Amino acid sequence: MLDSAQPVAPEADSKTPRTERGRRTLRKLLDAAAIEFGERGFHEASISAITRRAGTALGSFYTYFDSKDAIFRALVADMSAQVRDHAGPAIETAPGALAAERAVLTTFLGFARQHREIYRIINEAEFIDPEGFRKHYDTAARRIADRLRKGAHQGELRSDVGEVEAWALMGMNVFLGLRYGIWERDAALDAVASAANRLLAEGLAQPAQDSKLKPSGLDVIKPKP
Amino acid sequence: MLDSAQPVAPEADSKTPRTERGRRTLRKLLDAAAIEFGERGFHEASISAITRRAGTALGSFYTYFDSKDAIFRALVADMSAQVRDHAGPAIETAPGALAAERAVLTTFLGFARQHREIYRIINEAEFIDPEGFRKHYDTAARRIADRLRKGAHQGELRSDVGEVEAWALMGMNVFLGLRYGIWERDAALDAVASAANRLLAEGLAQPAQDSKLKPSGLDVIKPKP
DNA sequence: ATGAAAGGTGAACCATGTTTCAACTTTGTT
DNA sequence: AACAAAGTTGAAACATGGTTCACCTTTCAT
Repeated sequence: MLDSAQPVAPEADSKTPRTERGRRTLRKLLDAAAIEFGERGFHEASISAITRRAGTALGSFYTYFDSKDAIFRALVADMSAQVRDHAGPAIETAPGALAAERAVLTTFLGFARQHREIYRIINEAEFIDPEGFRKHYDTAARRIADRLRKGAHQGELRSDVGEVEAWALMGMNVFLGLRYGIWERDAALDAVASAANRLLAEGLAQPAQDSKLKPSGLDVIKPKP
Repeated sequence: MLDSAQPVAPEADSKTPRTERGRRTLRKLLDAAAIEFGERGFHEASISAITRRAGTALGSFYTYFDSKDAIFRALVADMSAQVRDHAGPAIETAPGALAAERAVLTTFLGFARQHREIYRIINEAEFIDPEGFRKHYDTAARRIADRLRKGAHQGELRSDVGEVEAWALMGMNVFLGLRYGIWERDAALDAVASAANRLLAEGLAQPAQDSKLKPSGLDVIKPKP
């Protein structure tokens, strides 16, 4: 279930609840929708199932949302904000740029395990709410790029980091989240985060080592005994 | 439009066409479906729109597919195979592991530009055809991991590359494809591939450089003049 | 040339689930 | 206490589009 935060985008309109009871019902609908959409996907999900989960009548739904699409859009904004906010604290306390990215990945993997819905909802937003989908990734990438540039400024990272690196890093995180957060829920997150962070720091190349002289022995081809 | 390859999974069953005419109609349906699903998404797409595009009657659809789901599944397998096959040649001719990954990314970006449908179809497969979705990414990751391990064996890459690195790399490619293949179709692919490949090779860290002695001048904080 | 199998056709059937609505209850303000 | 505004209710109207089916046309082996 979602942490019971304030519903996103509280600008006054005819659908915005005016009373406490109204706000509670709206939150119940949003939470129920997150579960329903997460479990069945947008089209398999039905509004009556959402209201059933929320414990309200079918008709009440239309007090708060104009349509099935509308609640889905609201949900995308809601979840997107939650991911963003979740990473915040970890970043603050990290001692450097690479450490910060490690912290982001670790908390994100944890978050994915708690909220399996997030992947399906963001993913499906491509079809139901293209604006929201694009915005979600655009802003996430921008935040990453800003962090990277800051790290460059402080001399920890290469000075030419930019948008490409930010998108690459984001893709990496998203796919590791899918693989080790959603699919294999009991993998050791720290090992994953370490490997990913090392890739980020050093890349994958075998460090130059006067290659012909000391073959280092361990995993490289060894002559038969 | 899809290159007119043989439809995937030709195992004989009551739906497999027996004549040339039948095979042509099947291919027309598959191609039309790729466009229709790519443009409108699974649920907005309608079978009658597919048959209209294909230039056949509604009823003919059911000569070849049991349901809307079935053609979608067939399409996922079809597209998945196309991406795989597309990368092949580039890999062969590449002079090393890192060069191979660069080639894969470059061809993939090009492929994404040609076949914008691919993202939407694979993405939506999560809902319509979870098996196919998972299989697509699992096998793609396995192929990457194999390539990386081969590179390690030959001494070009670190000897501890494994599944995590493969998934990270895959995520990177997928997201760069989304950003620079689908969204911004006129970005310079070579610049993107170079940046990504450098990240892969060296990582993002500022190379150690006796830091206190020579601040290298360029982008690092400079004292006011 | 001919018949049986394969393929083609589209109107109609049908299931599903969104949306509307008019009557009813609760809340909050004076 | 009393009224208006806000919220609740669920049955029924309604739209959509997947699937079926009985009949027609083409293909191809003999």
